Amino acid sequence: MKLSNKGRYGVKAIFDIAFHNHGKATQIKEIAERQAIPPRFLEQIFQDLKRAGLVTSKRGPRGGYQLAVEPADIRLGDIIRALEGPVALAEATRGSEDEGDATSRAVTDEAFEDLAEQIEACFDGKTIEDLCERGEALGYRRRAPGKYVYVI
Amino acid sequence: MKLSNKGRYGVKAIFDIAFHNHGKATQIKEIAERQAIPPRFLEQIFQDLKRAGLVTSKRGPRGGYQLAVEPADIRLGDIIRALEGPVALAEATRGSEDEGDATSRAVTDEAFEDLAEQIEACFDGKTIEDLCERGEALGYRRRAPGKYVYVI
DNA sequence: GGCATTCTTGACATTCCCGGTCGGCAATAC
DNA sequence: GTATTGCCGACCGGGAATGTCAAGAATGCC
Repeated sequence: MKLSNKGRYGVKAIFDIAFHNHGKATQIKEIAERQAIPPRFLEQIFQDLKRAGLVTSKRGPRGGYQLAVEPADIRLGDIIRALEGPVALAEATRGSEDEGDATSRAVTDEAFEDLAEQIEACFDGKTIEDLCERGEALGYRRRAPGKYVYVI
Repeated sequence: MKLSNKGRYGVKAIFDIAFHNHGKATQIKEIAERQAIPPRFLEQIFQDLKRAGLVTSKRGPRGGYQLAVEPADIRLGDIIRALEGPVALAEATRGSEDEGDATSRAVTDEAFEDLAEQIEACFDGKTIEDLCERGEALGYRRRAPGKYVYVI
């Protein structure tokens, strides 16, 4: 019962954008450095996040990623599901229903499905905004957006 | 975010004993057949369950396993933890604390630890007895203990 | 236009562990 | 003593997890 690095990294990355750079395009390199994530790997993660509609991208100089959804509307479950698929505790759909007795298949599978829903609910109970608030409460300083507005 | 077969099998096996044979020694072969679990694999699972103190064993002819704890006191979490270790969402203890910014390590790790506790609580919210009751409610018939008392 | 920058895409390498098997030994009942 | 059953440790194949890489396409800037 473990969470993969991919999921962890994904949450960190989204949080990073929301906390430090919400509204601006943020580059892989920058996030990777702040969050200590292998850049090439992060690259791949962002493709999934984009496919899931959580971020948008812009190419070229001064490009990067930005949130496509408000932090308050991004639940951790959304990120995890985008990167790892749904929480699956019960049996994968098996073709042959004729093995074993029906009793425990029915009972245990039902129990596991119930649990899976509960667990999804746990993940959906926290949003990125919650994390940002927690970060501020802990006294961490956001890197102010607009700090790098280059005046020419 | 998946549950391994080992965990699933473990729950099924314990449930099987509780439901069909509570109080009697039950053999691997018998359980494996009823639950459609590879016998040699189940063998290995029971070693872990025994080490965790959930079952006791008896060797020799008419030997087998029986519950060491009342079904009402076996939480699914106990079984899962015995077979897969604790639920771990946060980072494994890393030596180098100097990478990345402290913000998101603090915030995300805290969040994940919180979630891990919630999830453990989900698993601990169901007991084997709950499953047995559910099984009876569904109308399944227990194989009556004592049915196989061999009169000589 | 030309160039540097940054994301895009798909393939590739590597390591780990899940899921399962096996052989042989130890206890026990009969 | 012999058949049965659990006990222990080793072993192994395959697939997923975790990254890496190369080449290409869009974009901004001078």
